[in-house]
Amino acid sequence: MAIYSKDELINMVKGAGLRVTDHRLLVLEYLAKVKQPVTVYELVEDLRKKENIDQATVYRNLSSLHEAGLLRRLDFNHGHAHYELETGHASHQLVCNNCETIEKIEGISIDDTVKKMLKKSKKFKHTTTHSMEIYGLCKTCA
Amino acid sequence: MAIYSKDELINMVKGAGLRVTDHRLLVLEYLAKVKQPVTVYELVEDLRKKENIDQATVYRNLSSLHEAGLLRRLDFNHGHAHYELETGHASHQLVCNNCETIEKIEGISIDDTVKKMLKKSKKFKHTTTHSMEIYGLCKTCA
DNA sequence: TGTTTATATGCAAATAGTTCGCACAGTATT
DNA sequence: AATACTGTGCGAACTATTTGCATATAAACA
Repeated sequence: MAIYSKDELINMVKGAGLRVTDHRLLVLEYLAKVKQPVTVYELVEDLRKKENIDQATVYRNLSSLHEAGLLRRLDFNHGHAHYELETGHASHQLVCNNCETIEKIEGISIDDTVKKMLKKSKKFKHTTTHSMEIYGLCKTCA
Repeated sequence: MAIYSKDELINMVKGAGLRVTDHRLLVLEYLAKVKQPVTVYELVEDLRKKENIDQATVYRNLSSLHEAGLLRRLDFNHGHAHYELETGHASHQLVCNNCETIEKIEGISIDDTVKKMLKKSKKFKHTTTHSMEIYGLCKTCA
């Protein structure tokens, strides 16, 4: 079900030079299962149903994993960050300007567009990974 | 220099059903001049050099103008919002994952990509305007 | 033009998301 | 098993943003 097995996740953490702790794995496993960008709030609430884990710990793990390149951090102008597993593929989503609806769209490549942008850029030479957020109004709000 | 004249801005405010106030125009004029996404902090600091305007007023005007569709609100994962004038054209920028560098890239169209995304979407039928943020590391941080 | 009504503003206080300091616990290294 | 360094919980701090309330101003109307 999840994109990665527990062993794979452990190796990813080790490979990133981070310690393997229960809490860190909980966060990673959760994100490997949901496959969607989730808010820190959702993450904390859900993890707390089963395990005893502090908010600060979740935040710190999200930061360390993000810095290590294992997570992607997304912001949809909703006032709180979203995180998802860094898969190597770009992440593209439609975001509602009115409510908090987001929809992740798979199977779209904008590599050519990114190349064009880099060609025009003065401050950037390459991009690591990329994500694209397209804003509009969802069917309910339209 | 600015994209719109003062009169044009006034008409835009009226057309949006909002009252024309000095403070509201100050905010709009500022954004019409800079042509780049700016933080609320920069806006407040700069406006205060010449006029007496409260932070809360700036926030409230940014909100009302954004709701009216005259402004675009952008977030680059830096913990504070950026605003720019809504031009009708899409806004695309490269964003550094490490520092606060952003670079607006002009002359790129992703209309076809957006169409493709909408075709795959279940929750969205159309998008109003769109913006794209591509994350990477700027030359300095790379 | 003067009056009325709804919206804007300033100020201070509240809120929300996130970060930090510190003491303690757990992981990895030798 | 001993050591050193990193992670964790708790509470407090911080930063961006929002809100309540009294006053001021803009637009609508007489």
